[in-house]
Amino acid sequence: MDKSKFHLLLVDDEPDIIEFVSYNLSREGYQISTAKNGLEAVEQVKKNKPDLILMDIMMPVMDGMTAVSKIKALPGTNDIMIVFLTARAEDYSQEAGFEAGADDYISKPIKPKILVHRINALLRRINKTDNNKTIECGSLIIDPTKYVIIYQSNEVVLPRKEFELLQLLASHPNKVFNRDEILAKVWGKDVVVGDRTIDVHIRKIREKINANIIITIKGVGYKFVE
Amino acid sequence: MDKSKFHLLLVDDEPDIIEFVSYNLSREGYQISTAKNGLEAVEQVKKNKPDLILMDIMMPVMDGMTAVSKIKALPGTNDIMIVFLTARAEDYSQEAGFEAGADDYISKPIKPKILVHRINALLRRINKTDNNKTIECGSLIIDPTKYVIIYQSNEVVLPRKEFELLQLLASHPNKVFNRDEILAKVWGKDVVVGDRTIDVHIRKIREKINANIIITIKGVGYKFVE
DNA sequence: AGCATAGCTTAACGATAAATTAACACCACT
DNA sequence: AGTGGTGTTAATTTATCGTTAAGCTATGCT
Repeated sequence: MDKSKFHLLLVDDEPDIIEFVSYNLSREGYQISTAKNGLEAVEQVKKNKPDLILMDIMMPVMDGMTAVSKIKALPGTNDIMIVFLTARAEDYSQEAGFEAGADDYISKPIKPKILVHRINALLRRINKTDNNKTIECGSLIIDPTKYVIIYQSNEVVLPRKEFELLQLLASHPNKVFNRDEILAKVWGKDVVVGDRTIDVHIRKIREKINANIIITIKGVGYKFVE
Repeated sequence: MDKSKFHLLLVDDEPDIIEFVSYNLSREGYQISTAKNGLEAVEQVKKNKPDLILMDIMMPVMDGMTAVSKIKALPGTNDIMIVFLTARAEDYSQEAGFEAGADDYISKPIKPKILVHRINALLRRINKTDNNKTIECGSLIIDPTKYVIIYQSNEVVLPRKEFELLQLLASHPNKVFNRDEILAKVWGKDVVVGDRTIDVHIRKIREKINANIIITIKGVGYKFVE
């Protein structure tokens, strides 16, 4: 695993912690950027999407929980892993953290070995697919930076879920994606929505792009054809 | 998928959890048995091997991790799937769970939908044989990921059963498959359909691929020739 | 030749998956 | 609070697929 490919965002208001964690993780080869409160973190994510965020909970200006929900509300942030840092004495329950979408939870005082071990373990699970590059396929262009698609040179704006669904299908033209795959990739493995939800989104895409760009294979799934 | 042929063992010391999980899974059609600690679980497995075990971690008498290692030490238990249940507040390390041979990990409080979805997904993995490889045979190409057949460089779309049937026959060219084999592999062991059904599907394939790619051996079965 | 057997063909029916529609819930932004 | 966009669900309709039944055809056997 090439650790230098991974970009971590570290958010804490105490400079000591920042330095300590930063030192230990950059020594592993990870790319680190930092923010000193939730608001800064959100801004950073908007500019540059990290693979994993280490987020303190108690912070001035904007706390970690709030920041995470704001970040998760941004498009294309489904696959960012969240690790909360917290002092043992703090009142926040771990529960609330997991509800907010945490993938792990590290208690202060932080032990370097445990830190590194956990982060490594989490990142090992990511299979990094670059959903930030524009897909160009026939007369369709998908531009993730602007969240806009261009079909036969007219621009169509799609809402988040529709965009990500189309992006997934178009990432492998002609490949059939079954419903489970789609749910896992677009909605995330813990989010369970009804099966019909997918249909509805497919329908909306078809409606907006007036062409049978997505074909359905009954009993199997959907696939994108150019 | 016939869920009634899957046997799940549910292990937890809290009767409420047992009842809740049991209700939700048996409603799906699964066969459920229960145990209220690790020791009981091991005894149950010795008597009757389940397909999947839902195991709480914190339990009196014998905890989940220990129980799982004891179970895995028994002969013929390698293919039992293990799902750990854990309270979020527990200072768990998911890692330890996965090392102990866990296939998945569900945190309490358990949401019915997530529970059912995960279990379904895991069990679907069990009877998934390797029918994902592209078969190329003479002028015929079967591509399961794209779900298309290409015969003499023109594409043919087949519905699911026809596709699977052709895939089976083409997986071993020149081998004669008798009707029982075909029924077992394409329809499943305990699905009973009439004999004529196979004929009809064979006919439809022949119709769509205009060539005598499948030849019938009267009184024996069918075989694929290139 | 006549009959039996196994498979072929066709059409019709029922089951099942997906399409569609409408309603609702939820945010973000006024 | 009100509004519009987004995402989800539930209910209904539609279309396709799978299955069955019935009659037909070819082949083999006495």
